[in-house]
Amino acid sequence: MPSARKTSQQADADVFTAIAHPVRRRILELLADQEQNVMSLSQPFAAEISRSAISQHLKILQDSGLVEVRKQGREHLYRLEVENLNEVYRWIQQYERFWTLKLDALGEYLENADKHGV
Amino acid sequence: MPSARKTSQQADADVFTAIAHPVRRRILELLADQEQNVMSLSQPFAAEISRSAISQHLKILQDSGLVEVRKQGREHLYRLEVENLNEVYRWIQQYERFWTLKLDALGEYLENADKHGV
DNA sequence: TTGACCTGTAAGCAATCGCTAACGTACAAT
DNA sequence: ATTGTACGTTAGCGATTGCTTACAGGTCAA
Repeated sequence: MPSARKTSQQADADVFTAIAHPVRRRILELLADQEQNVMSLSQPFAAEISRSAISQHLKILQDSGLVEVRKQGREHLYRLEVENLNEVYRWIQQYERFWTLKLDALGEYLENADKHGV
Repeated sequence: MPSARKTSQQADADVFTAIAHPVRRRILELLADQEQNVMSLSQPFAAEISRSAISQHLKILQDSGLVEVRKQGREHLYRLEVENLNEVYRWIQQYERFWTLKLDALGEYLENADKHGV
């Protein structure tokens, strides 16, 4: 297997818990665009929470395996490691059939609405 | 629209928080099979947590809109209302491209491994 | 009615969370 | 060497979580 290497740190924290906090979700979104250091990541939240808090959130994300660090000089560059989101993805996919049912119902409704002119 | 009715209760609690707890996720899974009352839902956890705790978890799921109740005699029947999982689904789908990239890389790897006979 | 059943809820408690402030460390710049 | 920068970590705090125990309301059976 390609990435059988555990990249030195195993995901020992719950991913569902990691993404439960809106700030942590926002951090992941920021990292989706590009690798970033802590200062850069803290800036969007500067008005609300401190850099230290962001650092602590990053620790949680790191423990859950959703993020990895690379040290470059005095800055720590964080990048998204989305593989562990797979657990959430698979869990939620198990309810996909409910959506398709809903969508079928919606489709039927729209078709009828069209027929009867609404 | 078909379900413009807010079904009497709006989702005022965070869905991400609601699914963060493993017990609550398990409850949703149990409800995916069929509508169930509290006793029946509590039974799988009986060895670990009380019925009261389950009741409190159900309250949270209800507030997040993931579950709805129907009272039948002295029992309250809970059923899955999966529509609000859509928020999570859409959020996580925004990272789907990362998976496809990973899978492409895996496919390439396997192809090469095949060619070179591993 | 009385009693058993099904459930929600409140009180209370230990544990955890999320934050700030303060500190220490490592690197960079001068 | 000294100063400034980037970051992690700790202590401490109030708030929240997750649970149990206890109680109260509503329903069914006798």
